[in-house]
Amino acid sequence: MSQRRSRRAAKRRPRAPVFAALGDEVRLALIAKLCAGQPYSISQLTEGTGLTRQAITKHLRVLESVGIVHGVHRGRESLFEFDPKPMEETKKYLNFVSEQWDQALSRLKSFLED
Amino acid sequence: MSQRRSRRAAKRRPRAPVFAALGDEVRLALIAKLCAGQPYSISQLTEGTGLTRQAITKHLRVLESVGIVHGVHRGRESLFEFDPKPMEETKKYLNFVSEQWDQALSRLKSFLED
DNA sequence: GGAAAGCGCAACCAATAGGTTGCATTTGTT
DNA sequence: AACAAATGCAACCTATTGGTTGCGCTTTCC
Repeated sequence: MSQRRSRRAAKRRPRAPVFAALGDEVRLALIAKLCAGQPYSISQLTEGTGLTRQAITKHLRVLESVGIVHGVHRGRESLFEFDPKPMEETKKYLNFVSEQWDQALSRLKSFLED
Repeated sequence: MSQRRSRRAAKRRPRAPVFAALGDEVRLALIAKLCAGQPYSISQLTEGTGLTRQAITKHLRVLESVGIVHGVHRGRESLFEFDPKPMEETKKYLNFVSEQWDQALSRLKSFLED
């Protein structure tokens, strides 16, 4: 069986980094703003947060490093916009885990019924 | 305006901790084992990983602290088993973000079409 | 041309995370 | 009773994270 590379399940590409990138309230707030569609500059994204521009910059780099966001330079400012693919992959992974669990439950159920 | 609690009362319960708990390959491996249905003891979960029992214990505590897993003591060993609710909540959150993004796209599309 | 807006880079700092070792405790086995 | 297995607890260490400040460079606006 060509188990060699993801029939449909486990691509062994690491998924933890995306989760880690999502594991911070500041970054979740950035995502919440950006996933509404409109691109924002770093300064704009800094407004409201009690944080420094550089702090926000670091968070954006983290998100960018896993592809959730990407920045494009326009003039003197760099605009960041949302990128949905990594989070779609993440949903697939969570669905996979749920599926495993559900199958385990139904195996248990049919075992008990016999 | 009465912005006290935002319109849909979007549960402002923090979601970052669950993501943070998922943001580690060791813990994802633990989840992968446990979501297959069978409970495992700490020693069993330690086998194979190159790590110490205490390291695994710490990871289990992290997962337990966000409700992804819970341990029950039986005799001299403590068995851990998977708990699906937090990850279901997480899926819902990701779906919400995706939805936001899709709506943004369709607004853009219908704007361009006019 | 000069001021100011917007960033990038680097150094630095405190707190947390991930991991280890050592030892005491409880439980099972013979 | 004696021994081994399975944990729990605590101290400790190092690397990473999240944040800051300071400075210099480019782009925009009067």
